[in-house]
Amino acid sequence: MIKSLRGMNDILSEDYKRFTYFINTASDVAQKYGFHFIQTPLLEETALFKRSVGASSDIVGKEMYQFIDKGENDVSLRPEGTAGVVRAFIQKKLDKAGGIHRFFYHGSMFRYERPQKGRLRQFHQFGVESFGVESIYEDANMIMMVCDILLACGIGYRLQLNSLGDAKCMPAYHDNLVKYVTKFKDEVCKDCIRRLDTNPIRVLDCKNKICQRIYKDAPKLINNLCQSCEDDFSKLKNILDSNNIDYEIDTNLVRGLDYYSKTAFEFVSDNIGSQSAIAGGGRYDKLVEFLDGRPTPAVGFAMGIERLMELIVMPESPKNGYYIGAMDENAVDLIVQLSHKKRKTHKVSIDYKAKNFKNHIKAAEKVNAKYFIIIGSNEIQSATMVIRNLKDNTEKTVTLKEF
RNA sequence: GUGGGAUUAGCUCAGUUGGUUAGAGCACUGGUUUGUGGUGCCGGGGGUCGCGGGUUCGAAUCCCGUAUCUCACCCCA
Repeated sequence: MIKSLRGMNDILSEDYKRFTYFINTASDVAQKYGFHFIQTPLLEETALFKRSVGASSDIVGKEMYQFIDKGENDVSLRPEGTAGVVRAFIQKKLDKAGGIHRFFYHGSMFRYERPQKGRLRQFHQFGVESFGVESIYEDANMIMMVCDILLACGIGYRLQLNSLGDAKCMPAYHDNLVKYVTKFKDEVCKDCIRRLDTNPIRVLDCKNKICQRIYKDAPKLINNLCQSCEDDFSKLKNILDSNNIDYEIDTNLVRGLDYYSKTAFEFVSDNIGSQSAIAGGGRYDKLVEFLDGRPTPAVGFAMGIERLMELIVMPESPKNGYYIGAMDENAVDLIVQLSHKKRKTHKVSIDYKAKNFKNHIKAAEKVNAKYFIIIGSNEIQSATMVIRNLKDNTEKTVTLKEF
């Protein structure tokens, strides 16, 4: 038997219902915030991801589905959504057009990782990107949007917040931290030594107990912000406070992608295992110019749909449509005709086999039909039928022609 | 990429120290007076015990390999 590739799942039945329910709910919220749908290709030049996500990140370093196509182009399946949207933004010259551009997207992402619960090789994200707004209010707007989406889906969460600083304060802090950790390089773990090269800030949330003791006294980024970052961060907290949004400051919160600066946030759930981040995002003011666009402030987030799936509280699906059953064989042709006519406007379930009343009722309950009709010799003779409303148990008689 | 645990019917799981024809619940399907309400009752189909080797008179059971899932690490949505 040929099976799907490792970490690549089929989505059907109940899962598909939840999946589309989430996309519809999130899209609806995004539109209320004034965002517009954008679709970008699944395949892009590898260079796009190397330059945006950052060559140092694991995603680009070892997790991309990368290959040379028949035209000798170095291409990769997208591992995340922001890079493609920024590329499209620049390619359509919206950076030069000026003004504010707000987009949302959803679709498949690909990372060649070891699968586990909440971590797949092909997975789906819903994301939002806002271009041209420097104001910290837009950062708050992003967070409020995630809250609204999660609320609409009945999902509980904790919000973690940090500031990563900008080009003014981040490099200096970066150096300080490296110097501090280097002093203890004989005591910290192997992973942390490696992180010093790749992403030093990551050492701060190392799970190793010895490392944690050392880092307790390490310099904190949040205490080393420049004035404008500091101002924005406290303003952001004020905005969230006044909108009744709870958050925790997590000075160890680091985004894995190189393009983030200033605001970083992550929504986590305690109910889905170790892959607990259900949404993450932040500001990336430098990315547009890194990708050869005109400098444009930007902020965005992405949500991992598979991680949200089991948390979504679905509304009860109401009884819907008709069930038409045949009591004897020679009524089958008639119910096929009736269903063909009615399906122009309604959902209709039928069975091609004649059954007794009880079995038809069972079948009607199973497909969650609202109306129930039985056709047998009586109906054919009288050219009328009884439509029973299974919800409120009322009946009415109509002629076959009227139906 | 590293280390642990798991894999038996469509699903959730039993299966004793290796020993007849591998079970249950749910689901599916048929019947239960072919005309008014689901829960009842009686049947039925469905398994190369993940896959491939090995040990043994005999393997779902023990050993090795492999695939997938899962947990932790790593990383991230």
